Amino acid sequence: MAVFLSSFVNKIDKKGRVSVPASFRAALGQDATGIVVFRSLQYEALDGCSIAHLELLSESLEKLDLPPETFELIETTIFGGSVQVPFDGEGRVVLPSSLTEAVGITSEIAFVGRRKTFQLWDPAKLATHEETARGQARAKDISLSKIIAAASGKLDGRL
Amino acid sequence: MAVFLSSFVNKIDKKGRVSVPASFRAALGQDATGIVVFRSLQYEALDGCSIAHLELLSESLEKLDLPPETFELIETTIFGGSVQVPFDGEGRVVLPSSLTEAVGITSEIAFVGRRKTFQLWDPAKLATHEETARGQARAKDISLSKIIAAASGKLDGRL
DNA sequence: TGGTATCCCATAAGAGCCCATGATTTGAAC
DNA sequence: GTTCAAATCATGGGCTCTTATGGGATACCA
Repeated sequence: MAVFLSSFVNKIDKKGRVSVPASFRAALGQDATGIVVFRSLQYEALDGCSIAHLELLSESLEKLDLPPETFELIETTIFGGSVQVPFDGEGRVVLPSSLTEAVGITSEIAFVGRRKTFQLWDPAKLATHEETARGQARAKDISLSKIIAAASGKLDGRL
Repeated sequence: MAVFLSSFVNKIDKKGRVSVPASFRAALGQDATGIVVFRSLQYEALDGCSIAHLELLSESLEKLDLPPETFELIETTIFGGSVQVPFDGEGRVVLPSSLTEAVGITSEIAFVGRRKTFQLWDPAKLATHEETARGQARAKDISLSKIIAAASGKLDGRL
């Protein structure tokens, strides 16, 4: 199972190619021929993962007893909207401009590891998003020490 | 479980390397290949911990019934913003300049042990922060003798 | 036929690895 | 308590390899 950690910012070149960070390619494994990318449902970003992970997700979802409308929404947004993009020989991909334009990616891409998946952002939008999230966390009085306390069973597991 | 105590100030060299204090590396254990670093939510500093601790935290939080927005804020700020940095052969790390610049770290780093985690500060900002904290502790009438009393069950565990 | 995808190659920067040295700490001997 | 040697730690530098970046040629497709 691929685990994506840390964040990287890489350039998009004149041919529309961008290097997938070496540690992400390592996480994907030597057999990986590419990645899967689709619009994020929550953010102005793309979500990415390994091909195998999307297939596993698909199988898992079929076993759930989801309402048909919910299943149909997932089918349309994630599976219908996903694009499989192959690596070139140097570990680069060319992302469809329909996806990158939709989320404001122009000349650089921020790869944000989210363990099982990763996100792709325009770096400026990511910075704004992170500052907003930090402000919201502070407003909710979330701190690292409280997170650790909650994880340890203190605070009745609440935050 | 790593326990980080004391504070140290080390230099950043021309190649951007800084020695992780030997006692912190000892706390991390011989198997440790690096550390994890992310922006502090509360302070103009970075938070750091062992890779294992962050993974444990992640697993623990998934088991809690946190409100989805709270979970997502934590996911974005701490997990999404964390960077795994490896040790070199001499116990040094190279911190991403995106993190060090965000908190004003330039030529020296103060490592501040916080038992399960540690903080990374620009030394001048740390000095200011500590003075502020001392003033606040005095205003709350906190003293070492009262801390010891509270820890011993006196004062009904209150401070 | 033009545009683009694919494949191949080259290069610079920096990450990673290895080694050395001076400063500081620690412990033993007196 | 002092001195000295050994061990440890922080600091510095050099070399090699990997990675990200850039470009050209060819094949394919609309």
